[in-house]
Amino acid sequence: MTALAKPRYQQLKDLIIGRISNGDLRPRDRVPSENELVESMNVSRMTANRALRELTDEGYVDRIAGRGTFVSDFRARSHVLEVQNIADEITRRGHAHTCEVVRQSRQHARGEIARALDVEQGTDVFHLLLVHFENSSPVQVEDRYVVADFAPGCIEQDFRTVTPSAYLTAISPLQEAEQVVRATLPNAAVRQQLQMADGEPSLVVIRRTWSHGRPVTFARLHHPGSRYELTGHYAPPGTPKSTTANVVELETIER
Amino acid sequence: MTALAKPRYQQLKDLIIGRISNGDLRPRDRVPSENELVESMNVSRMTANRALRELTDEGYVDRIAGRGTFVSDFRARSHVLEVQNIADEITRRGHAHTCEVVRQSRQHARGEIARALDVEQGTDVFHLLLVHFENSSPVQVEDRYVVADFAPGCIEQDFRTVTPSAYLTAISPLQEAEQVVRATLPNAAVRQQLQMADGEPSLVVIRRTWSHGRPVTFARLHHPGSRYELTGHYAPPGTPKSTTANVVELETIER
DNA sequence: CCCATTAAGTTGTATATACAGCTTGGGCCA
DNA sequence: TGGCCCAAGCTGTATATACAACTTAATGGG
Repeated sequence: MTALAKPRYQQLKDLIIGRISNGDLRPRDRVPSENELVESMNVSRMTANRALRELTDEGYVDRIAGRGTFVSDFRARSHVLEVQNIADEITRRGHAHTCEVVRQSRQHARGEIARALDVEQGTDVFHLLLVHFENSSPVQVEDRYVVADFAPGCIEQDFRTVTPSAYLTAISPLQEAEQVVRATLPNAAVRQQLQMADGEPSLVVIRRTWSHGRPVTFARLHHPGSRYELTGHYAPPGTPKSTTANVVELETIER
Repeated sequence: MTALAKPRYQQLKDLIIGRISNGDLRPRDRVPSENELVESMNVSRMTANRALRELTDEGYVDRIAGRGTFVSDFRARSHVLEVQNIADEITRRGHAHTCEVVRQSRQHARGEIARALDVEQGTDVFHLLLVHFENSSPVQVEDRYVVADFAPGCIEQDFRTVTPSAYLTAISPLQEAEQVVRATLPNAAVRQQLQMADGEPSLVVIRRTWSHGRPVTFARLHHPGSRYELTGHYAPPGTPKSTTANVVELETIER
């Protein structure tokens, strides 16, 4: 049972992705040029070119002819992140985003939370309960649990200025996400926090996010059904990036 | 103002995508091999290889070492389609799918419908109103409009056996989609068709789909909030296809 | 008739080479 | 000083070549 050798261009890709993941290479940092890889890695330039070109297609790096290759901003790199940050979506449409922290505590994971995060019952997690406002109108209740090991500084972070998703992606790239969307009738607490009418449905997004192969956060995002919707745009791969987002863009849009 | 020439590998890709789009090459058909492209198109084999390899990454074709290159099945080719067909999702989880045709008529597009399909007021469209059942329980009301030019046979198709999305994708690949998800209280007609309790919210998916750059269909899909949810899984690009769906998989899941 | 071998065709990868176009910075000249 | 030009380095593309691995069909021997 010999370990089957990966192709060399894949080894190069893995190497560079590894340096990005472990923080050795940070967003906007310069990645070794093709000729540097030729010398240091003992490959031909075409092989180095293929590795860097595929990393470009996959959103890990950006290349500028004449300048070099640079690690992408996290924002541009992963559609997983596109899907996350309500603060950016609000400011993008020119509105003011504010956030109220209702709860920020350390707990022991039990039941559903422990299962969702794939940790032992009783493992330390942080519990965040935030209300996001768009122009002083509440638009999202964020009920989030974070594995304590992953983000030890979570308990002292001021989430009024930096959203949890921005904070978490700064710690380590979020690499995989699972999302469930439901239409429900909210309980009294959520209804009051979102200033919803009696009987008004809410759109709930339940999201688990992985980093380095392990779930690190689990969130329930409640939105008022009368004021919010989720929009997505799907373009086939190969569509020029300038025209559309690479893969999928999901955002909450006022209507 | 000289037209700037595209790279040759891109010309090859466009050529093959064109032959797939116009029906010259159909799913499972054999695509010219690299060496055939070398001879007929006067390019080097590496250039042909790049074109076919990128078409593989983009899901247009599948390649098998030793056999050749073949046009992908529509199902595997586009995540846009992954997102469409409720019948497949139901049968995939081992349940029985049936469909009741409430309305199947030709109309003149007015107001919202004409705007959504980007056609003149009064243009001919087909209107379909279907109820989809999972094991005799109604799970989706499909209220769909189709541009008549695009699918002239729409009026006589039996949609109890072939869903509209399957029928439409067989006519021409659906290349782009826009989707909006809302939580609403359904009107009486929908509530009755989905056998929903009073005050129960519904999850509504509103979807427009493009083919060859033009909107061809517009659908409102109503689901009972108590019985249905939308799930999505997001994996970073570059993840092996065997592990996860290429890009995004959205499906309705019973709970 | 059956099976093994072989040959041809295909994809997958890797290398060496070449030229075009872009960006930056340094040096030169007026 | 100010502006221009050029060289160096980078990416983007294209070609020719080579070898490995896989698939299929033909071939031939038992």
